[in-house]
Amino acid sequence: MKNNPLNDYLKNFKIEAFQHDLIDWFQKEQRDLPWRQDKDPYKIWVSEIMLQQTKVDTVIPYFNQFIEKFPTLVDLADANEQEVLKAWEGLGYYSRARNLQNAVREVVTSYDSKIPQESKQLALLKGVGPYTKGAILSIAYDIPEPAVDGNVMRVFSRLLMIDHDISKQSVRRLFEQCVSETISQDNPSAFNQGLMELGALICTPKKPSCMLCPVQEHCKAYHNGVQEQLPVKTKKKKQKEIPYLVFVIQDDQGNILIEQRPEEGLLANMWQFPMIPLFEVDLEHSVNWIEQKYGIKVSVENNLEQIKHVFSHLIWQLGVYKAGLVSGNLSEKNAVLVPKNELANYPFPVSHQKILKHLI
DNA sequence: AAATCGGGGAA
DNA sequence: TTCCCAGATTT
Repeated sequence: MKNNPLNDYLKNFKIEAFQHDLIDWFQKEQRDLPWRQDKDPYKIWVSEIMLQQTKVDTVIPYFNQFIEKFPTLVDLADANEQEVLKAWEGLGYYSRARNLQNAVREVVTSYDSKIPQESKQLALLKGVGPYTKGAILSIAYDIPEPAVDGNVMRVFSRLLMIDHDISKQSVRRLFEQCVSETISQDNPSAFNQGLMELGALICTPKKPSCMLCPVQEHCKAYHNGVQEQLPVKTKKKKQKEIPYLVFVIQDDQGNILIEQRPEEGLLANMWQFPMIPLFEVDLEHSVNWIEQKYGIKVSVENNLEQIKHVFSHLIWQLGVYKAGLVSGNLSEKNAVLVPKNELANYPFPVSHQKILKHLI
């Protein structure tokens, strides 16, 4: 305990006054958000998954529609995966949706449809990591557990002037200790949410509004004028570009060929128009490749558009071509010919929604 | 420890 | 352009 660096950081930090100032501010200034209407642990859970790496404003319409479609945990457990992915369409990180449904089904079968209050049991659920576990325990069940996200690390890095690199996984545990030592036992929900709300509204990454900050007097970085230099975070390297050929293949009745992606990896189980990396096949040989893979003969007609789609770790350059189905029977089991007006029933990633939109 | 896994909005 | 968002999982 003597060599614990946390004691140095927390020296002179007025814990009780800080708790009061933070919670008081949160209760006055908190935003009116859909998942704050009640304390249904299921809704808290859904919101926390959706909010991972995603802005509040982006999540709101998805959350409302999702809860309308799957009002209870059992409704979500009983749904089919395609339906869930369709509700998640456009939100990104689609494994979140599949993991959530997997976890919800686990709760139904193993925990009598009640979300566990035990930290160990919660952590076993798919998609529930250290942050989400703490968020559910504190917000839904009023249990004083840390819920450390990017906001909390930014806020505490400034409050206590901690200059560890927050992009490193191991550093999160230091901030969990900060929260564990300072969290309000009376109102852990307001404390944790207050930290995040403060990070979102006041203690922002750039140009923090220190003059409006309810805990300004507790902030070591502000007193030293270094709030803009914190937190320390290494920047990520730039994405690799991959060029693809994409084919919109239409038969003489207007049906269009789409396929489901593999159940693992990027955009797992989402649907797309057939595509191939340009370094595997060039445009001249693409007809052969299509016949090999799908068992159909096509004639490539014209270039429809060029799409640049940016992911967090790579960039797709899509050369989209229109093609006509000449003959043959579809042999690829993950592919299907769909009437144009039924395409909207399938979940597409945004990159292929752009193509879909261009079609209509 | 580093890479993978989406997409959008702010500056 | 660059950053980064109520992160988790895999390698």
